[in-house]
Amino acid sequence: MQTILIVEDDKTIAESITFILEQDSFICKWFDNGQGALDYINNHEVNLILLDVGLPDMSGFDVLRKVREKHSLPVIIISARDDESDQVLGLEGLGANAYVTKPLSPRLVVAHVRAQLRTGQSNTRADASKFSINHAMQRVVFNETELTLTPAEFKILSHLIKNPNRVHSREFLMSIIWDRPHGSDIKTINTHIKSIRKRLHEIDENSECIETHRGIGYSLIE
Amino acid sequence: MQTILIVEDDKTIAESITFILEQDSFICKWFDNGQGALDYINNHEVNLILLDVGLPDMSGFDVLRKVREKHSLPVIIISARDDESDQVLGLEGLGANAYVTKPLSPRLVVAHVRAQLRTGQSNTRADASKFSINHAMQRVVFNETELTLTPAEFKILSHLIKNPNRVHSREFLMSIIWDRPHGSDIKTINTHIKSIRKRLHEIDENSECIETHRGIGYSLIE
DNA sequence: AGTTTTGATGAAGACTTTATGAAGATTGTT
DNA sequence: AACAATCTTCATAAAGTCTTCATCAAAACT
Repeated sequence: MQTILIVEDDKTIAESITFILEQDSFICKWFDNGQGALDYINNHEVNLILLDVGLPDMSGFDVLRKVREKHSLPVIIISARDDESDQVLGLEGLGANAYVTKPLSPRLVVAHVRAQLRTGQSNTRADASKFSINHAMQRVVFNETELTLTPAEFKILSHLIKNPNRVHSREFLMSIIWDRPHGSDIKTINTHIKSIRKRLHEIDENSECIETHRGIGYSLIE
Repeated sequence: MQTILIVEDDKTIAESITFILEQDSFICKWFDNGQGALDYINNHEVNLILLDVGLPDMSGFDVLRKVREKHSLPVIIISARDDESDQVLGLEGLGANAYVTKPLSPRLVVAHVRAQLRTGQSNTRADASKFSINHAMQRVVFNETELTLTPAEFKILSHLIKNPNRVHSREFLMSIIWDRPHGSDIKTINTHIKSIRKRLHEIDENSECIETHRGIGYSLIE
């Protein structure tokens, strides 16, 4: 199930895009300003961003730059026709994956979204790594060696493997362990990560696959 | 000498995998459709299958199910990125041993193959191990000794033997004993497993064939 | 540099799941 | 109906896992 963030101050446009994307069984979150969207991105799993350049509180330029500081997910820029010049080019230089211009055709937007998510464009998402997942035995293969993990460790690590090179908040990782809200201390994740790292080290002493992102969460580096 | 079946309709992918696996002195057979592969499997010794889910004539889902009716060899699923959701989960439930996603890294594929063939028991027809099943007599032969089992024990153990090296949930094992839903406590399985272990111990004191996977279920190790 | 915040680490103990032995319920047979 | 075999339940013990806590180390902030 993929989550798409719509950052767009025109409610009508946001709603029509949402309507169509939800028919494609994407989950949509709408923000009419940049800051709210940034806060959300840092604490939740997001697979793609639809970003309007003309926002009330900050420019799409700023939003994209901040997103790119920590994430590598696909971003599709929505621009008014008269923005089409330098600014949009600049956004592409910053790492936008595509752009569409107003007035929008919702169908076109959906086509772009599908194209981005299908090509595995989640930038670096090729699973070509030293990891693979053995669901049948609830184990992870790392450097050709099978690791036996506890249920919580397996859930966390397999999620990191399926979504490498991006940061996952502790809150989100908690929600992976527990289906329903569970009043546990968020620092529990630190301990789980510690034990996962320990197991990985037993196989490869020098591997530092799981990176800490201070104040944010953890990511697995391929 | 181990034989690997590559069931993949993209010739380029099949060739590059073959090229690398042959350097590792595996024998590779390539089929670009499901039916041809199934025919081959039923008449030849095959040690592992690399199975693409998107085949021209039938889904990987169907191929895997048919394979599992008679064989328990390792199967590695190759899926396009956007297959990653329900279908792949379904395949895992059916007994896939691992999966990799496109675009493929040939080296990763080889790592998977090695991991499967090392940890697991190479080959095999379902019964090629210390175990064999005598359905007609409702008996299991273990280390050349016949075991007398109760009906429930026989159903559970013969299922484990046919599907070794993977974890089976208590819920699933319950469904094997009872065709229709039966309101019994799930912990009943613990007791059945206990008595199966006891019988196995009477034959070989040191055998620990049935592993417990905490929070998940049980598996039989060959 | 000193302070504050955040993460790492090791260990204790709370908690959950499983093993075990035995008793009770169910089923089928004579 | 009585019996035997089997299946299920139960209570308790044992094992494994998760969370918390105290302390130390590292990074960020003044």
